[in-house]
Amino acid sequence: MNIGEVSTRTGLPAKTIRYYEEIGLVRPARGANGYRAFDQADLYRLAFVGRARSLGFTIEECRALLALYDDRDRASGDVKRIAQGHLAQIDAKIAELRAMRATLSDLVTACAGDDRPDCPILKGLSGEPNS
Amino acid sequence: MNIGEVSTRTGLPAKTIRYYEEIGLVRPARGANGYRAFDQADLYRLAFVGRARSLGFTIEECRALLALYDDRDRASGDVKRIAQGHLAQIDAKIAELRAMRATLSDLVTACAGDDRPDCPILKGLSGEPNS
DNA sequence: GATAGGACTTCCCGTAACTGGAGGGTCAAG
DNA sequence: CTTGACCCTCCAGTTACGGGAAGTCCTATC
Repeated sequence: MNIGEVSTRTGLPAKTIRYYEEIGLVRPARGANGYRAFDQADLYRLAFVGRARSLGFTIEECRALLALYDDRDRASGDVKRIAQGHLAQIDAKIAELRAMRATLSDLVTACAGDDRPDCPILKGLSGEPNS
Repeated sequence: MNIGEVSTRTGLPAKTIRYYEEIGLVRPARGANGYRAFDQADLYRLAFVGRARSLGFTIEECRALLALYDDRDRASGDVKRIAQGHLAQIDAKIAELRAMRATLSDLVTACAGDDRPDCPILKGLSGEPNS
């Protein structure tokens, strides 16, 4: 399979697939013409990485997950630990965004948003005590 | 004021302040010794940027907000538009994270996390249809 | 067989917003 | 005069790719 077909089948851009090879996530064979020759296992690995990435796992986490995926005898606890760690990070990120959202939303609500120059948003950002 | 004092007063690392100068967010004067000499206005600008960044505004959004901050006659509507746009992006990001969280949480819940090798998380990522 | 077009290759630069570190000048105290 | 804290500039690295150039290869058509 050439890279183009792998790209359409996995939904990953060819550029990304080449990058994943460069950093060692896949090791496709090479044809006599220098083209990458992907087999079924490569396809699975790439799809696996694609799904993990879409769940927000970093590349290094994907690498760890792939290693566990390759190891038929790993304990599921190892996998669960990684996933739970990532879940905690997602929760932390959501909490952070919600806090930002709350503050910003207050400022936006307080701002008339008309032609007058007075603006509570800028005042809030400038550190002026709000009345 | 030297950069160290500005750093403690704004809470921004000195490195970050130099970076903000490099990209033109502040233009502190220079002393005869080559040291940056910040005045009160520089301090306010940096604190302003610090707060805007902590609300998740990008540097370019901060630049736009600063320009509006400098323009005593701008309409508050201009500011509000930027803030609302950013608010929408925060909401989108939160929604994305929640979707990721939901999927990942299902996988984590399904995984026993013990010493056995069977792992629904890896199965889910590999694209296997879940039973 | 010539040619046109896709598809493939490598290589290098750019992104956002910094952070770390090297190597070196400056200032105040003792 | 030396020590240590502070300041300076410049370079490299971070994450996870994307854009684009320059060149090779494959396939179809004339």
